[in-house]
Amino acid sequence: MSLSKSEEQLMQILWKQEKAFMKDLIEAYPEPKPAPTTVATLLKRMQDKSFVDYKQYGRSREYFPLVKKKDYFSKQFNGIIKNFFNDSASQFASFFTKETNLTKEELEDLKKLIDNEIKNK
Amino acid sequence: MSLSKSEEQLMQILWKQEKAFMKDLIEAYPEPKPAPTTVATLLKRMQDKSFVDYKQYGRSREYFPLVKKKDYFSKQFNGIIKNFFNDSASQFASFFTKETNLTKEELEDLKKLIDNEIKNK
DNA sequence: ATATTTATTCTACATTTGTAGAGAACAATC
DNA sequence: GATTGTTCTCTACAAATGTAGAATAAATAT
Repeated sequence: MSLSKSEEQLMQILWKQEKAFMKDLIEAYPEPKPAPTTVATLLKRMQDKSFVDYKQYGRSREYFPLVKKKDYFSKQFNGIIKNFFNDSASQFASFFTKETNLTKEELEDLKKLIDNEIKNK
Repeated sequence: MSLSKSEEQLMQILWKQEKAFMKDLIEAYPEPKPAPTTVATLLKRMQDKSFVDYKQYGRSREYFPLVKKKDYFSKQFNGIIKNFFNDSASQFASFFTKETNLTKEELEDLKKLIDNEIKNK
């Protein structure tokens, strides 16, 4: 089960805050902010999908993510790779280096990173 | 406007075939194949969204994509980068080299690619 | 020509998503 | 302690999505 667009947006906020009360969440939204009930509904659905949980603090709840951003991203990303690059990460990599506008410096950095990875193999 | 899950699946088939008649599309679906009406509905919606068009050949239609796979992918990809890596491609790149399981050879190849890119700057 | 298959349009309906009001239960404040 | 603001649950409803039957029209096979 995965998140819908607006659930994902909320999730991004929650990941950034790590944990947050309703009002923190609403505050973090860009204008025009959604109604609190809207956010509540989203949170409820996200609970049902096991993406968030909360700790009851007296009257209100502190929400927190159950899924790590990185893990969520990995899953998304792998799905995309599968569809668009025939499940070949290296095929993607080649696309990426060509199509993304990295500066010379960034490319150099990347090369170093890769070198490092190679050493670790 | 973007494609829904099942529209995207159909789009993938269409990209692969470049152009196709209804029956080719259905054939390309994995089991269990959808009803022709289902595919027709999807195609209709995708037309409305300007992702496909068709050429009338006698009685039936040859459908073809209006959007290049690469372009579509780029857009998707940039969206993801924006959300997950703070709009930084190089931040993504670093994640990618670490988290993806590329073999030593693939990494070497990638390095060469990058070298090439660097030269072109 | 008739029967069969195929493609298209129309209509339909359940599910999911986006969004929020009404009302209840508290919490904070004057 | 009455008023105001906050949060939650419940309910609702429109739009988007997933899926396909009925009816129709035309294409093909016998």
